[in-house]
Amino acid sequence: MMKIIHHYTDFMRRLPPLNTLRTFEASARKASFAGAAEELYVTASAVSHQIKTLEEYLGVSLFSRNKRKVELTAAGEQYLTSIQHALDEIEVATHRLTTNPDTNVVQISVAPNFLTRWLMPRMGRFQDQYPDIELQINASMGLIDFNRSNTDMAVYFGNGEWDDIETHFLCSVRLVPVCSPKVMKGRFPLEKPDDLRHHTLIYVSKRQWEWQDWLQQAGVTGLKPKGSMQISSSQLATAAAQEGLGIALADSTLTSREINAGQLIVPFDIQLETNKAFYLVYRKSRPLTAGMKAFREWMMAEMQTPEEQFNQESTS
Amino acid sequence: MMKIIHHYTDFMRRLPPLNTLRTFEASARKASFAGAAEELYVTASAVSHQIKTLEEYLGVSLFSRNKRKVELTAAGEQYLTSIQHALDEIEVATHRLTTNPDTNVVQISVAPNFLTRWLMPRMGRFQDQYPDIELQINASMGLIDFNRSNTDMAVYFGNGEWDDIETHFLCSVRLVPVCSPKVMKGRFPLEKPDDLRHHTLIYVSKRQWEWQDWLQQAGVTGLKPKGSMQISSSQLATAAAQEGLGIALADSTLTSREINAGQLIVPFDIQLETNKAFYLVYRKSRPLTAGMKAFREWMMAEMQTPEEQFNQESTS
DNA sequence: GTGTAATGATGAATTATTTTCATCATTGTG
DNA sequence: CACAATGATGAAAATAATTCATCATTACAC
Repeated sequence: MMKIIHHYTDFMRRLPPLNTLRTFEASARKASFAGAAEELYVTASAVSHQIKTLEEYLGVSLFSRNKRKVELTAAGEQYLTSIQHALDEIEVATHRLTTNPDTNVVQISVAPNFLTRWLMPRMGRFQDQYPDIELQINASMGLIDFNRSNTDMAVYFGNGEWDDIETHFLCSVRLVPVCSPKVMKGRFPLEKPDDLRHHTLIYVSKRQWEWQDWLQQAGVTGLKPKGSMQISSSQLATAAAQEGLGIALADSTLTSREINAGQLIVPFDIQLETNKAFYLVYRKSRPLTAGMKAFREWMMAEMQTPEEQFNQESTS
Repeated sequence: MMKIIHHYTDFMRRLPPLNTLRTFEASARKASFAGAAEELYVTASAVSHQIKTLEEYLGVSLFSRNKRKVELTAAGEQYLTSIQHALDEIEVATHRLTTNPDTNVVQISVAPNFLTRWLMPRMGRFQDQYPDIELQINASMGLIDFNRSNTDMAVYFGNGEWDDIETHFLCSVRLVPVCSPKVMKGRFPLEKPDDLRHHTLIYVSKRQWEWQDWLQQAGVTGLKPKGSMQISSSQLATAAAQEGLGIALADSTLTSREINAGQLIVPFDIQLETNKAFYLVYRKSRPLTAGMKAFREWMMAEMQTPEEQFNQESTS
C-alpha cells in the first residue's frame, strides 16, 4: 500500500477525515460501537473501521478496548469535548440555515430575577400586541453561547461589556432601600437614614458593599444597625424585606409593582447608582427575524412606559 | 436514483456531509473553486461537485455563480462564519492531541499594561530560573477563546468571574496617587490630600469615577482641582504623571519600579481598593504541561517577592 | 460449569462515494 | 479576436466506506 503525503502549503488546514469525527462522537456518546452503529444506520464493523482510521490518522488511541466494552482514553475524553463543541456549532448553524428565518417563534434566555419581576408581569401585554409571535423563554444566569444554542436573544445583567454581541440598554440598576409597611407603623418609623440603626439590614451575600455604599451616599457614617441578615439572592432579600424581616436594597425598576401596590415602602428616595444594568442582547451579525424585531421594539417601548400606566392597565 | 431517508431517532445529530464543509470553507476563503482545488490537491471539478452536494443537502445556494467567478451569498457568508469557527476548533483540538504535551513552549496572552509594567521587567528572572522553557507572549486585551487558539495561559484583568476557566489570583488593584518628584519640589508640595486643589488631576477616560472615589476615601469633599486632563489609557496617564503634567491614579503594584526608583512619588499612602484584579487563567479541565506549571509557580512566587528584593536583584 | 447472546476486530468482497476526464459555456485579457 | 482561466456537467475511473463472513472474548442466564 502506498500513501501519498501532500506538501502543506500556506494556510491549508490540517484536518482529520471529518466524517470519522461524526462516528467518533456517536461512539463516545454511546460508549459503544454497536450503539453508534445503530444510531448511524451502519454496521458495527463500519464504526470499528472508522475509529481505526481516525486513530491511525491521529496516532493516538481514543478508546481502550477492555473486555467487550470500549471506554474513552484520557486523550479521547479531551478530544471529545472539542469535537462535540464543533459538531454542536455545525449542527446549530445548519439548522439555522435550513429553517425558514421568518418563523414567528423567538427563543429568549432571561436572568431569573428580571424574568419573574419584570418580564412575566408584562408578558400578557406582549401577547396582546403580537398575538402571532410565540415566545419561548428559559431562565439562565450565565452567558449564552449564541453559536451553539438556538437562543435568539437574551437579557443580560452586567456592565454592558461583552464580546461579539449586539447590546441594547434596557435599564440601569438603581438601588433603593425597601421595607414592609409594617416597619413604618412600628416603634421606630424610618424618617431619616440615621433611623436605620434601630432596624435589621438585609445583605445579599455576594454584594456586601452595597449597604456601605448606600449609607455613604446618604451621608451616614459609623451606623451600627440593630441586626444584619445574610441572604443569597436579591430576589429572596426583597421577599424578606416584604415580610418585615428588615430593610433590603432592591432595584427600583424591578420592584416597581410592589412599591406601587404599597406592598413595599421606599422610606428614603436616595438611590445608589450602580454601573450594572440590564441589556437585551443577541449575536452580532445575525439577521433579525420579524419576531426578534418585534420583541426588541416592544422591550424598548415598554421600558419607557411609566409605571402608573402599566399598573392601571394591568389591573383593569 | 433513489434516496433512502432515514428516520431520525432520539439524540441523533443532523449533520451535513462533513467533508463537503472542508471544501466549502476552502472555496469561500479563496473565493474560487480553482483556488480551493489547488489547496486541496484535487481538480476544480471535484470541488464543484462537492459544493453542489452540500447545497443540495442544505437546500440553500451558498455561492452565486456570476460571470466566471463565484461569490458567497448572504446565506453562505453566514454559514461560513460558523463553519470556520467549528473547523478552527477541530484543527486546534487535533493539533493539541497530536503534539507532544511536554514541549517546553508556553504560549501566553497578557493584558498590555501588565505585560510592560510587570512581566517584561521580570522576564529575565524567569529565564534564569527555567532556562529550558520558552515563553511565547502576545499582548491582547479581550478574552481568549481557549478552544480556538493555541494559547496555553493568559493574564486577565477583571473581577475574576469568567466561565469555564481556572483562575489564579495574582494581585488586586490598589490605586494610589502618583506624581513626578518635581511636583513635590514645586510651589505647592503635596502634604495633605486637600493640597490637590492646586494641581491638575489626570483622569482615565473610561474610569472617571476613580478620582471621585479616592477623594471620598481620603475624606476630601468638594475639592475643585486647578485643572483636569483626560487620557485614554492608564498606561499613558501614568506616563503623563511622570512627566509632571499632573497627578494620576495608578496601581501600586504595576508602578512599583518607578516608585522605588524615585521616578514617581506617592504623596499620600491612601489606597483605593477596587474589586478588579489580575488573574492567571487557563482552560478548565486541560492537563497542564511542565512548562505551564513552572510558569504558574513562578508567577505565584514572584507575586510574593518584596519589591526591594526585586529591585536589588534586577539592578545588580 | 456451560451454552448463548452480545460486543468488538479483521480481511476480503461489495457497494457507495468521490474524483477525474472529456467536453462545453462564459468571459476577462492581451 | 484568439486564448487562457474559470466553472458546470455527465460518464468513467479511482478511491473510500461499508458489509459480510469469521473469529475471539466475555457477561449473563440457567
